[in-house]
Amino acid sequence: MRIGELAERTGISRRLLRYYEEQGLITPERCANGYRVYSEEFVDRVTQIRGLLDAGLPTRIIRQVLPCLNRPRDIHFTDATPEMLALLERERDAMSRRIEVLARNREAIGAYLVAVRDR
Amino acid sequence: MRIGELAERTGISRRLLRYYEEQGLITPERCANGYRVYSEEFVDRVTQIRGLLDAGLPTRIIRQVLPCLNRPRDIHFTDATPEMLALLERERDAMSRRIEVLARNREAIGAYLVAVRDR
DNA sequence: TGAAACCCTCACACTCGTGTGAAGGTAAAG
DNA sequence: CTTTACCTTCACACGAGTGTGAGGGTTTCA
Repeated sequence: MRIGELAERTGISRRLLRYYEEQGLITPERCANGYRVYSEEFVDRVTQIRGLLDAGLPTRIIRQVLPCLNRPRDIHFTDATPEMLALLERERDAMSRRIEVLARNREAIGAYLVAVRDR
Repeated sequence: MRIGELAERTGISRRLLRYYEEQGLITPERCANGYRVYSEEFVDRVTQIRGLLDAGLPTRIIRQVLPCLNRPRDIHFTDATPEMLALLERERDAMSRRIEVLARNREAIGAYLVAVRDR
């Protein structure tokens, strides 16, 4: 599949797909004319990258973390250095905090909306 | 309280506090010599701004939304135009989606950590 | 009085994730 | 053959956040 199809299937712009490649998060094949060629698994992979980005992880961290979190469920332990594990733990905790803040603010907005509706 | 104390109490740098002011998110008093003066409520206010920013709302939206979400719990209905309400609803839903993604990715990382620990 | 620790504005500059468009090559269909 | 829809790289620009520094005022305390 070429970049346009992947973009359509993941909802990620071509631009961003190229950016993720530039950042070393994905490395598609190239065919003779230079076009990028993506295999099926890139759909999942790209979706996961988006998820992690939305989670607030910078590409720098994602680059380190992705090899561990590889899809499908065959977890790779190869590169799980203690530093990496500590990093992952910190990120997981940061995500928990982010979720809490997010939920709290969503409740605040939700409560406001309810209050206005019942006014 | 002056900017240094607020920075210390909220964990937000002076630089950013000035930036939020520049963006119209907070408007501290000034005393005669030009120093910014913050009342107690700014601690909450600034924390909430950070929360909303972390939640992915741009300052542009926060600026519109903050007057409605004012602390403490005395909700202001004054500026609740239908457009604003629709905006808030959309943002709330976007936050829900973001929370889901975040939670899913946290689980993925958590599962990985558990798997590595139990190896 | 002087030094330390605040504060002010202004401004340059960098990162990061994105959008957008230019200039050009390629492929498929009329 | 030409049009259309892809693809390529390159580059400028934005918003949000952030660091840093210059140049200058104020407060506090020894």
